[in-house]
Amino acid sequence: MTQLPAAESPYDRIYSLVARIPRGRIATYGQIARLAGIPNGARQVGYALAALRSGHQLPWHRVINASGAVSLRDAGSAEEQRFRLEKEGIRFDAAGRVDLRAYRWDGVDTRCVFA
DNA sequence: ATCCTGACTGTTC
DNA sequence: AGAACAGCCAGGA
Repeated sequence: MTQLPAAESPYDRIYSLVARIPRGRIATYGQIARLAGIPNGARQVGYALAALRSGHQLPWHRVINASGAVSLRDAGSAEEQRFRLEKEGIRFDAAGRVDLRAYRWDGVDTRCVFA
């Protein structure tokens, strides 16, 4: 095999990164994509998360869009995401957005234990 | 292979 | 600050 056989698929890298987001912190789709080596793959991150099956242990709720708001289409899921974040101490403003400056994950402190 | 859709984003108005 | 646009990449039909 001449080409480097991707030890991990882009999706796996995305999932690994999401799993590393510390509790009480958040990351944007574009941020995860960039860390995963996909410069303009923000949508792919969303796509990857949308492909998640029930029963996984990924803190998917810690991923939001660049505006600091929840991007889920489904109202119910969006509500759940917000609820989970608030439970971790994330504050939402009247417009339903969070302060990215305050909660954005550095991408460096890769210590994270689920739940 | 082509077209459409989508948990996105940066730029411009 | 909010809305419109175009660019992006992957799947499924």
